[in-house]
Amino acid sequence: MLDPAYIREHPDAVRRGARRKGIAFDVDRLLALDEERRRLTRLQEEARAEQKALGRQVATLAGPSRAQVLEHLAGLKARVQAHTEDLERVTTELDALLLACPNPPDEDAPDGPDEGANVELRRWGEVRDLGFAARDHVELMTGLGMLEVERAGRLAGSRSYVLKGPGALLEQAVLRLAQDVIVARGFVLLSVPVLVKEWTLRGTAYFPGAEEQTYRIANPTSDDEPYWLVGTSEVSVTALHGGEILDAAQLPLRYAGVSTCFRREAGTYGKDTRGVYRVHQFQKVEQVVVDVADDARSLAHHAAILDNAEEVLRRLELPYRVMAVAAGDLGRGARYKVDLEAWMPGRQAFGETHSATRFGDYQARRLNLRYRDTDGRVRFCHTLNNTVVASPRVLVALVEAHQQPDGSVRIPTALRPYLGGLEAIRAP
RNA sequence: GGAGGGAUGGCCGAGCGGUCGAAGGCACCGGUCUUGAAAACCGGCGUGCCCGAAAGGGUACCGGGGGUUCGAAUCCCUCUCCCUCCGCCA
Repeated sequence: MLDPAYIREHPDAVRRGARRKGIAFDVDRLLALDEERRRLTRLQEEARAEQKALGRQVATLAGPSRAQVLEHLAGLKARVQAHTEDLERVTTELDALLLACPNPPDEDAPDGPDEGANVELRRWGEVRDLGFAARDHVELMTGLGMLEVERAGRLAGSRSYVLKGPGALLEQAVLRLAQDVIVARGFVLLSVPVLVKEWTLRGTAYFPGAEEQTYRIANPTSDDEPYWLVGTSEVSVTALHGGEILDAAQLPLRYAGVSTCFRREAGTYGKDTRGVYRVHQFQKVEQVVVDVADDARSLAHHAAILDNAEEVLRRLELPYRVMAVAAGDLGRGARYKVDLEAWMPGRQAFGETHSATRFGDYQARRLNLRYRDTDGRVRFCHTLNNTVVASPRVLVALVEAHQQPDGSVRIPTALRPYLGGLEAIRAP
């Protein structure tokens, strides 16, 4: 959400931001409603002030004068009621527009309508020819007894999987490595709820918009308040301090959430259907930073959380490229986003494994997440987040990049301590 | 699953349906006193929105939503959360 006062004062910046993101948005309608809201507020509050003053007199009056005042008050009550109803109607539409209003992208974000316009910033590692026909992760992992896809389908349908034996152990090893990296860098690990209330999803800017991508769980005692399964622990972690006024001295908060993530992947039929690249349920370690509203500090945090993620890929010895995400692919909330894409020989392509996002105060406003600044003023925080590691997608890159001619998979050195020193996974 | 109790400002804790944004205490900030500190004393000390250049004024908020009333922190309904006891269970 943007500051209504900011939209009022910089309507052109908001219009231009929406245009760059390719999101149709009616700024004029929002401004008109904002104007109307203020007009009605004034009328309603004036009537209330009179009502309050007269109401206080009622107690001291008796007889005809009391009856007269009561009669006048009845008229006032009707006026207040009418204004309140008008105000409610206007506020409902205005709030919906405010929630939908896109955060203008940073000037640094490349122009372009979709991911095809993403700009490569740099690369790490060498994408080298394996020297033999690359197998993809399904073939490799199935052959090594790491993965069951067909039986998993009987259990849970499409886009499900069973990690098995060395596959399951490898996943745990990767998750643990990622947690150790992020904790060593000063982040506090949080094991968080995956079943959450709706405000957390609105607050993190997933709703309205991503309802169809999210699993909804009926609440047996209240149909009005369903629960939802998070698609990322970013939701639970960022919303953790929602509604609070933090002390500037305790910022920045550096958190890493660990959780299972759930995504319906509606509308992706036929896309990435093979293997475990795109699935309904996966494990992820996610980093979140909450700090004061200072652009320079946000930029520094963004660089830091990006490096944290790169450190994980480097330790896994996975070549990757760093992509600045185009304005049209940022979504409504992000100001700036950088994706990391690891090389996946089975696809002969880079595949997205991380996504580092800077929101400014867009999420914080929705979450009512604030802090008291050193000057005593209350301000909205800035928030950022990035993946630390997500499995099983990272396993796709891992087994494909480290496959050997005989179908075995070499374990990168950094991962061996988590696997009892295992150097390679070989066919049983 | 059954029975009961509770939710008030950063914390604790009062609050006959009107003069309650809300007593009191703690914490915090400023001042007096002191060589300095402590103690004592004096003062300040919530958030949003509206009007205003500002000073300031208005309005809303006592877990959320709805209702009764001229008027609700106080009465009624409902939801959420917390606690106690019984039952069941990882």
